[in-house]
Amino acid sequence: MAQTSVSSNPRRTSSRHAGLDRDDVVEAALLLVDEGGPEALTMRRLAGKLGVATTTIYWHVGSRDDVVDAVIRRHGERQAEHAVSGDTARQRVMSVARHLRDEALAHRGITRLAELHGETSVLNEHLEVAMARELTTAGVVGEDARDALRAILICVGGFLVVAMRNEAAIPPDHSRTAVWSRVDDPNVDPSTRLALTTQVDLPVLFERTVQAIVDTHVPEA
Amino acid sequence: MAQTSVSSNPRRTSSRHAGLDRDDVVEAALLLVDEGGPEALTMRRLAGKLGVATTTIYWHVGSRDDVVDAVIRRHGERQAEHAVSGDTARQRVMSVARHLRDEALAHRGITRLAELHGETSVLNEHLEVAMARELTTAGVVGEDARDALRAILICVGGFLVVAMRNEAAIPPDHSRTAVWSRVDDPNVDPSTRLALTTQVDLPVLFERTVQAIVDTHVPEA
DNA sequence: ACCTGAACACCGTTCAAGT
DNA sequence: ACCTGAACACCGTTCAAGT
Repeated sequence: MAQTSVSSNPRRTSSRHAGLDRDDVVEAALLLVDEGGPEALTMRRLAGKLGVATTTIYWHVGSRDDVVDAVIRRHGERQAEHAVSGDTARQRVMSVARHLRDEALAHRGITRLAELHGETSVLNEHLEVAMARELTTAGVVGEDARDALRAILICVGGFLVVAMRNEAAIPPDHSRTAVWSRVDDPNVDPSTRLALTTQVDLPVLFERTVQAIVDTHVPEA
Repeated sequence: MAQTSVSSNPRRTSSRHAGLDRDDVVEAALLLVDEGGPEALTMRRLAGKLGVATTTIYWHVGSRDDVVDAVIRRHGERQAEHAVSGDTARQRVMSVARHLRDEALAHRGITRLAELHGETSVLNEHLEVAMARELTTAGVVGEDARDALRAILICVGGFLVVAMRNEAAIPPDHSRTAVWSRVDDPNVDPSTRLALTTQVDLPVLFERTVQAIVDTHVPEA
């Protein structure tokens, strides 16, 4: 609600010139997505928040796609400011994996925006480079490094998808990974039913599963 | 383009009654999504395809969300008609995993539609039950079965996400999993660069990675 | 160079009205 | 019971026009 401050341009005259910057637009868009998700980023709402006509956005940044792209790149750069921790190579790779997950969950709106636009790899560019670096340092190179990187990132991505699904739909206290109508089917025996309906501890399963994949690719310290 | 045949209702009189069925609407919507993706499913286009006023859809099925839900459930039932193959438990679980992936890729539009609506688990309900059954039969029960099921499904989901990304954006012959601007960064050493830019063989990595997770949960035959 | 308003082609949805 | 047309509140985008 509070009007985004337009700080970059010095004299903020009254009349026709709003003194808007490309940066101001991107920053306002970033806030919009962070607060209200991808669907909150409309050209009209963005303009309204900046106190400007809708068409002005087109002059400064371009189409909605361009705005989205700029938002993703800017947030991707901020994500990069992160020190990798851990003593062994396996620990350091795991720390990047966790950071990737935590950042994605802390900024769900932008994560979903990137996925909708097919720009997830753009968003996570710097973190993927960081992980690749750790692999190289650990002596995993060439095709091995490529396969290790992809396998780990794919697995983390899978966890992200279900983590986003959970906290999006259902209130957090009775969030479960799966509840189906099928559960009432008499053809499903009690043991199978249990496997399907019991709540899973995602952070724990994340550690187990990602660690297993890391271990198959990265030699012990 | 070709008008969907309205077969279910016997007398297909001219005047006001189009003789439309709820099933006809869902079937037409399914086709629309299969051919043109989620964004092709608009109420106006759907009505146009059925030769009927837009508002008629609301009478038969309800809102767009209801149409989407019906489409996902119907396709989910069709997916279920599949015999699980393989002699050992591990092989049979892998066969369900592969089937899940192949079906999702064969019907990308519906896969994306389900994901957009948070109904992926509804779409794959029957296949998840099938996998749970195989686990139970193999003697994996209780919390072990629940963890095994989730870990495997999450990993398959991760592969699905990147497989969908690839063939959606870039022409298939030079599709690669990752090409970044960052690659030109002088801070990235040649070995790391190679890991980041080389194309990965997804089907092969799928086998390796999913098999590794299956093996950690399902005992050898 | 920077910004505006009107206009266009789309959406989903509601609702009174017709047969 | 089944179907329609007009209308509303939204979209993204273009474009001639203003300062």
